[in-house]
Amino acid sequence: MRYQTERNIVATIDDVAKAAGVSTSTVSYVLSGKRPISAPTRARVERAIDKLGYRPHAGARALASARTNVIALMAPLRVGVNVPVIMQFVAGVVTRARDFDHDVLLLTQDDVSGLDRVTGGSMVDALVMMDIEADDPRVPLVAAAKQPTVLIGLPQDPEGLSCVDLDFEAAGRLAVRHLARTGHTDVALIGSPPEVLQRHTSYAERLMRGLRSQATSSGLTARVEACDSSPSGASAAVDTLLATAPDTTGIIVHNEAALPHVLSRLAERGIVVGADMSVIAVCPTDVALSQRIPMTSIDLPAEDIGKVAVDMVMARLEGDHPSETRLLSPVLTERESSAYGPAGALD
Amino acid sequence: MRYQTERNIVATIDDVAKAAGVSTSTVSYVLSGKRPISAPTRARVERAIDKLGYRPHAGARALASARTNVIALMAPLRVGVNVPVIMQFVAGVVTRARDFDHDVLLLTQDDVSGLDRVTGGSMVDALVMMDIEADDPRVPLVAAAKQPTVLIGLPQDPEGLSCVDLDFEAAGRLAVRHLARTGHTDVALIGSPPEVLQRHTSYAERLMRGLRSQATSSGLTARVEACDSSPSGASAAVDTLLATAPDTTGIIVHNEAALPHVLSRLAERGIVVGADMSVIAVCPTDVALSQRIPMTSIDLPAEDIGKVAVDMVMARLEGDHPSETRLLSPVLTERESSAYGPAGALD
DNA sequence: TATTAATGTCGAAGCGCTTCGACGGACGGA
DNA sequence: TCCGTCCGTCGAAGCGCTTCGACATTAATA
Repeated sequence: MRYQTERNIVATIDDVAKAAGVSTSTVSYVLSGKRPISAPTRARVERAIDKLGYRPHAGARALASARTNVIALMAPLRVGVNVPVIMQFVAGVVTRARDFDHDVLLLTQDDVSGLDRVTGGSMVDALVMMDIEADDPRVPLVAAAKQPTVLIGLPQDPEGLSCVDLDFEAAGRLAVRHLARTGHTDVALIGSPPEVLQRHTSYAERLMRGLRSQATSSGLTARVEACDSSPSGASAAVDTLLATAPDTTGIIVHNEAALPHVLSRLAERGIVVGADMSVIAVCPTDVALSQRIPMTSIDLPAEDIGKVAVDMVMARLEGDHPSETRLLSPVLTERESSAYGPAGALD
Repeated sequence: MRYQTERNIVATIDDVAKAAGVSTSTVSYVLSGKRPISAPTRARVERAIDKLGYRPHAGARALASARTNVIALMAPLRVGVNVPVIMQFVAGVVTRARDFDHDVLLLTQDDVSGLDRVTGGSMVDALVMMDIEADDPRVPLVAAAKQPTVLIGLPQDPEGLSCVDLDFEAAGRLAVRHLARTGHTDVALIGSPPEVLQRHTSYAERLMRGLRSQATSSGLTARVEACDSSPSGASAAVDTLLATAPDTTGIIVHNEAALPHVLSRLAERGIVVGADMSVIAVCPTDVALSQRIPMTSIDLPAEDIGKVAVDMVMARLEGDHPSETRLLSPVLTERESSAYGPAGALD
């Protein structure tokens, strides 16, 4: 038996007002702080609130204030390549949203009609959308909505929406530059699965662009190999690479799921990563650390990106901040999977 | 430029009523179907609705009807052991919720106050909670709430709440029985990380219980090894096991993250899985299939469990179904990681 | 001391929807 | 032909909250 005056009869703001001997609006102002309330009144109200266990009714509040304190997050939930990465995005978004006193409504990627539903029905104040493709059909939809939206990823045409992502082009350059400086002359990218490339997922293309431009300006040879995320796909990619470009001494892997299999295959072929071959991973730090050896990596700060996305969307919600695109600078951390190449130190 | 009568001025039900030349309530009844409406009237209303692009306001609806059409899902978002599994639960819940015309509000495991918020604030109609521990502090909280809740997992005392989970005890028995039948006499469990065991996560304990009881009745020796999910943790578990019980020919692995590392370590030690050693994994099928060889496994039907959870919670929402506990029967699928043991076929 | 400006509180008008009771008309049975 | 039904529709009363304007007080200014 618990102390509860009446099961399922919940206190309303009027009950609180009555109990505190003030008007309804006063209670509301105590709660919102939008008008000054004297200390004694406030105290009485607050006492009444927790004596009654009062909780404002979210729907009523939304109706009256046109604010729901909920944001929508559209995430790809299909099992696939980058599940841990997705989880980190989600975690970042949810925890940061709480800092702004918002909750998160979860939409799945393929539920396109969900956008209309939550938007038109005023279920949410704002949206965050992950995994944006170059020519994403959802972009025009949310661009037409009244709620501000931020995209995680970079579409061809953002249509005035805010975007945030890792600067993959810079990451590509950074990885190649690092390999060049440490004496490598023949490098390769083992990248996303062919499907991802075909979808023109922009991050994959941006990484390749950066890699190629830096290879050119550093005078390196750079090869690119698509890579299915399965063990056999990874083996195949490694084998093809080593067959067509046997002089390769530096590999950049941008495929979390394939990474362990790539390393296994290299090991099977007697190639010692960190000595014969330098491998740089582009992935979250915890993934880099849970490989057979700690990987030199460019961090994909998924959780941070999620948080920044929320910051941006909240900024738009408050003031009249313009939309913007933020690309986070890549950071490379040396660990045990990379070493000097045939040309030795260059600095 | 788009066709939109007025940016941000959205149509209300009254606008629709006016446009269709009927009363507000008629429109409402067209939408809800709670009273009969003649075909011509219905048609006029529907035409008005999509001419105006009308969407009912979720908050207003919630206020008037005491139904939000949202359920809360509390999931562990910390990066950890079983990320892919969690994602599958989540996906199951979200997709099934949509079948019932509900959306999902995502709460993180550690945000205990979130329970109170969404519950007391009437933000949701029901709750689903994952990753329930034996003595979970959240259970009494949601048990006191007015919304129905289903737990994924089994607490010591469900306090009248519904539960759903894989029948891990049966899974433990099934795995051992299979090994016994295929001629193994010395088997072992490589299980959850020590932290998980210390939290008394019930699934780990239930699996062990089933395993031990079946080992006893089948006359096998069964050893249990906790296992950290890191590569080194997995290696250590394998090494310890092989040192203390060198006759082991059958291993049950119940730790998705450690699984690949366990297999690697066995390979490193020159032990051929599927020949020298039979390994049965307890994990989702797709995890079983993405190892170096296709694993014989007992499926952890995460997505199904999520769906069943939603089915159960919806049932309670509709009628006055009593609370229940559903344990899904384990299914073992033979693949390439298991073979006959020293005693040969027994059937 | 008279006048203005804060300061603190109240009352009432919605926000957009659901739902209950009422009501007019068509219909079948007596 | 009259009455009881059922069908389809309407009007109005909320659901619980926010917010605007008004109204006392009290404090600051001339």
